[in-house]
Amino acid sequence: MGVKERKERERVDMKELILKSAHQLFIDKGFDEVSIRNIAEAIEYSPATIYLYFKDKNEIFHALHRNGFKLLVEKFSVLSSINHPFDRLKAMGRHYIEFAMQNPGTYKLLFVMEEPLRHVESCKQDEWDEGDRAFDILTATVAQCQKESYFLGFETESLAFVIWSTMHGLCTLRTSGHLGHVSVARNSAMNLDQLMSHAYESFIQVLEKLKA
Amino acid sequence: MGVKERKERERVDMKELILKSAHQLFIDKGFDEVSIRNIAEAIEYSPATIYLYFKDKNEIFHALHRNGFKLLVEKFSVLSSINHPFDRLKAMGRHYIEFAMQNPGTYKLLFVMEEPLRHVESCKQDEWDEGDRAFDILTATVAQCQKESYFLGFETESLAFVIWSTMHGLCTLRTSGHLGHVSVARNSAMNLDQLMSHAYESFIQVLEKLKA
DNA sequence: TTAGTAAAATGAACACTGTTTATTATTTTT
DNA sequence: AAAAATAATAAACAGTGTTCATTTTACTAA
Repeated sequence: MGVKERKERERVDMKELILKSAHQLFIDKGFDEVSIRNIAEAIEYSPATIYLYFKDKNEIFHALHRNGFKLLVEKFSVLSSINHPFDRLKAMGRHYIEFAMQNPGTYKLLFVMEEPLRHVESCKQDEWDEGDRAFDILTATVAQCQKESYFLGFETESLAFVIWSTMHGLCTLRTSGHLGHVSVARNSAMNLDQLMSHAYESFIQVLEKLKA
Repeated sequence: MGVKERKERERVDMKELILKSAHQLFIDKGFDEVSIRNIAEAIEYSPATIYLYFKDKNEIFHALHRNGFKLLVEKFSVLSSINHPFDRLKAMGRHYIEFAMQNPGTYKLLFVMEEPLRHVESCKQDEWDEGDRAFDILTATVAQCQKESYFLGFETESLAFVIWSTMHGLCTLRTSGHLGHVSVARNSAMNLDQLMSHAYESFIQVLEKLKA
C-alpha cells in the first residue's frame, strides 16, 4: 500500500513546482509584480490550487527566503578552506557582492524586505540558525583577524556590523539603481560595475591599513 | 478679478492637504499600506478627487520624494559652518543617521525605493540637482580631508561611495529590522540604538586611523 | 466491475487596490 | 435668473490576495 507514500511524493513535487515557478517569476518581474494568479497560470493550475499547498503568499516567500539563505551559507562555507583569516574576510566580501549581483531579487528577499523577517520571529530557534550563521561566520573571522594583529583596539561585534553594513550598502545602492543617479557615476569614465570593484578595493585598502 | 488667483491658491492648498495627509499616513502605516482611498478618507473627499490634483499615485510619491531631499540637503547645508573637513565629515555621518532614524519612511522613499528614481530619470536636469548635491557635498568633503592628510592614496570618489555605503548600510539594516535578528543584537547587553552608536564610532575610529 | 468515499482541483465570490468616465453639484460669468 | 465653467463624485473596470461551495478525479471496498 505505497499509495500514501506516492501521494506524499506528489505533494512535495507540487510544492517544488510552485516554488520553482514563483522563483522564476520573481527573477523575471520582481517581487511586487508577481501574483498568485501569475504563478497559477505558469504551472497551469487554478489560483485556488496554490492554497492547497501553501497557506498564503507569504509562506511562498518564506520558503524562497530559506532557500536563499541556504545558498548564501553554502557559498560562505566553502571559504573555510582559506586559512588566513584576513584572506578569508576578503573572499567573503567578494562572494557576498557576487551573490547580490547574481541574485539581486533573492538578495532583496534576504536583506531588504521586512515581511520574511516577521515570519522568522514567529518560529524563533526552530530551524532558524541559518540566518545568524552568516553573521556569526563574519564575526568569528573578524575575531581571528584580530588575533593576527588586524583591527586591534576595535570592538569585534561593532566592526563586524560595520563591515556587513558597508557590503550591504554597496550592494543595495547598486542594485536599487541609486548608485547610477549620483554624479560620479554619470560623469566618470567608469561604468557601474567598475565603480563597484573600485569601491570594494578601496574598502579592502582601508581594512589593510588597520593592521598593527 | 482676483477669482483666478484665489482658485490657484485653493488648488495649491488642496495639493498640500493631500500631501500632508499622505505623508502622515505613510509615517503611520508604511508606504505599501497606504491607498488612495485612505488618503481620500483622511481628507474627507472622494478618491476620484485626488486625481484632479495628482496624475497618479506615483506623482504623490515624487512630491514627497522632493520634499524629503530638500529636508536632507537643508540638514546638510548647516554643516558648512564646520571648518575642519574631517569634523564636518563626522557631523555629516551623524546627521545622516539621525535623519534616517527620525524619518525612516522618508529615508526609505529617498534611498531604498526604486520607483521615485525612475521619475527622476524622466525629468533629468530639470529640477534635479538636489539629489546629487548631497553626494557631491560628501565627495567634496572627502577631497578636502585629503588635503589635510587624511585618506592619502585613496581614490576620492570610491572612498566617498564606500563611506556613503557604510552609512546607508547601517541605516537600512537598522530600520528594516535585520540588525535585530543577528545574534550579536540578541545576546549582547546593548540595545539596538547603542549598537548603532558603537558601530558608528567604530567606523569613525577606522577613518581616523587613515590619517598620515 | 461497480458503488461509495476520500482527496484534489476549481469557479465564483468577497474585499481590497489604482484608475477612468459619465453624471451630478457647485461656483462663476453673462 | 440663465448659461457656462469648474469641482466633486458615484460607479465601473481590471487587477490583487484569499475563501468556500461545488465539481472532478482517484482510491477503496463489496
